[in-house]
Amino acid sequence: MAIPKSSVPTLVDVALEAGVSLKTASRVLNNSPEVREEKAAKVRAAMERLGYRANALARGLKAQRSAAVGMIVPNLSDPFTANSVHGLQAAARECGYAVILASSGGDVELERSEIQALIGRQIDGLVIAPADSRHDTFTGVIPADVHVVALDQVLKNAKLDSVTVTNRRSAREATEHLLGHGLRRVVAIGARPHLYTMKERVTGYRAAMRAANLQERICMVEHENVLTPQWFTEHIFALHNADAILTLNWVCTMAALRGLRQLGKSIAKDIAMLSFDDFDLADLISPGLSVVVQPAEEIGRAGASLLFERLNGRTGSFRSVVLPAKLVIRQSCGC
Amino acid sequence: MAIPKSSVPTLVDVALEAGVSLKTASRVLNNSPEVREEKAAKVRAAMERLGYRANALARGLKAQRSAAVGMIVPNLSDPFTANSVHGLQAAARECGYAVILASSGGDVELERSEIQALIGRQIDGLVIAPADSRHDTFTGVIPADVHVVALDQVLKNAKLDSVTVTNRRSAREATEHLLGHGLRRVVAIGARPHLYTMKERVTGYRAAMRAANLQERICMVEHENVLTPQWFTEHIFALHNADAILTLNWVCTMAALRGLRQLGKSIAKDIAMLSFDDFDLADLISPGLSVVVQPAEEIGRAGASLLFERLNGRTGSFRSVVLPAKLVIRQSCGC
DNA sequence: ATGAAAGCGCTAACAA
DNA sequence: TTGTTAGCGCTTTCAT
Repeated sequence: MAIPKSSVPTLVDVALEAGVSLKTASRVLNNSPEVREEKAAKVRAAMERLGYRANALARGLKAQRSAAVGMIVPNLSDPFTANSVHGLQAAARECGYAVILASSGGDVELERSEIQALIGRQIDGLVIAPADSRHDTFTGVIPADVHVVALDQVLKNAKLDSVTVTNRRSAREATEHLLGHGLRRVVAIGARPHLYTMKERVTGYRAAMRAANLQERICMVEHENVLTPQWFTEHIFALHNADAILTLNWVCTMAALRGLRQLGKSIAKDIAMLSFDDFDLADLISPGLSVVVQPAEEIGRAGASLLFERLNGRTGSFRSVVLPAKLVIRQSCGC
Repeated sequence: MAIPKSSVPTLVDVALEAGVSLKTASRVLNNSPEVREEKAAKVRAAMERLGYRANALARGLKAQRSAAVGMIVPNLSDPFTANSVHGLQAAARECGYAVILASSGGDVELERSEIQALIGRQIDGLVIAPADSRHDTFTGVIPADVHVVALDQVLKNAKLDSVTVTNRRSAREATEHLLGHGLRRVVAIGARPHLYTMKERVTGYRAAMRAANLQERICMVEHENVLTPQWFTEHIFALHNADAILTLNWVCTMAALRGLRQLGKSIAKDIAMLSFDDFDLADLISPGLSVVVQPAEEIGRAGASLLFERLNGRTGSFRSVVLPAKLVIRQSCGC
């Protein structure tokens, strides 16, 4: 905790110390090959002696590149999100990029202002899990040389890369699995209907129910916080008399587990359950929860890859990476 | 996704457009009072028209202040950590700061290099949950004007503020609660013995055991990944024949739940259990898990407060904020 | 292979 | 109140 600011060495100091010109020092700093190894060694020694650290601000200002990427997520508390961030951060570090993290809380306005702030920080790229697929918060805001990767969202005819999972197919498979147990009144429970992932999952559920000639039973709420025990009583039991539920994200799953517990309903016995998003204890509760597992960390890493490929010059059409989500069957579905 | 880079407007463009000098435009940008409202309005209009965004890099370079803080955590996957990050990020945003997030993975070397990278980015402050309390990764690295706040760690005679919880007292209370049930062979299970929080919690456990004239039974492993079911068989059952366990962090708790389950041991019936760190399903597993709850988000916010107070000029002695952890009793302890 | 000098976009002395 | 000027630390033409 020492080091007076006044003494923080600059590249000029390094050059002086090494007895070379500023430009030569700069070349060494950037591993430029066009410098004699002899001088390069002197410069490196000087850097070492002075404890030199390049000033990323100055470098970024001049080079028009900050070596930082922004990431905007709706909700860090969700373990799925946290793991995605983790994956992205790890990949970014390996490539020498820093990650500036922002959280939108699912609020489109906040998301918009976070984007503005990140642009002001001259980020080289942005990875975003959008708060609302109805609103395009990018267009007209993001400079042409800042690449954007969307997580959990494919924007039709938008000019960006994206990473998603097999939402539709997995939802269909999950539903079909429940139907395979002879269950007929399967209710899909989701929240934030404007989210791309939600729409896709609902579509998958629909397809399965239609194919089986069964009535679609979709309970979609604006926000997860309305999923109280009473809500379950009214909608799941009174209205639909469900024999199975499919919860479409982690927060809904938590709400359902809590709701069913409080109503004294026993999972698998009274009602079957299958959920999107695995979590640490899913296999330890009784009965073990059958889930659709999304490869959270890989999603973050894939987002980073798409971004860095662009930053390294990839051009051409925008890519949609679709990662497989996996059905992990435990006991809650009736197995 | 339009906006060719060439056309990204600078403050000079704004000044030209508004028909004022660069400095006047700068004054308006910084809400300097010493500018006639008439001109200020013109400048603001020009900014609006041009879609001007201040370049934070240039600003930071000149002002020697980046309006960004760094945060280094060991493990984002831990919900406790994720929530702390969330709290810090929210507080930072409210103060106009960005958060650059880095993850050390518990590796001291990585932590050190992340610190270096963040310093190079001219962060104004650093919040860090250290990977290892034995190693001082700051001294001699951090410029005097970069303030540091430690989370989950109090470094004796170090020159930094810190935020912790009542680790020792809560561990003692938790142990005493178990003893109050008549349990006698209480084993404390922890990992990463070099972490401050671990030492404190062990100390609290010790105090309770000693006060009750009972043998201390401490199982401290280097890393949580050795906590396999066999490990539990050997240490918890064969060696200690435990009638209760106190797990000292979230990862240990997960390992214990998994281990006991695989060994067919029933919590509360075969062995009582009490744990540090609450999580979303702690009240839904059977039996409900009794835990010591740390106020994760508040810890992040408190860290931000300490930091921003310093950045706003607070001087003087370093503060240690100690937040209360709360014992939440459910059934796993035998209640 | 190396260096002198200009300037990235902004802020801050210092004048006016 | 306003503008002129220098320069933050770095990269980069363009000479040499």
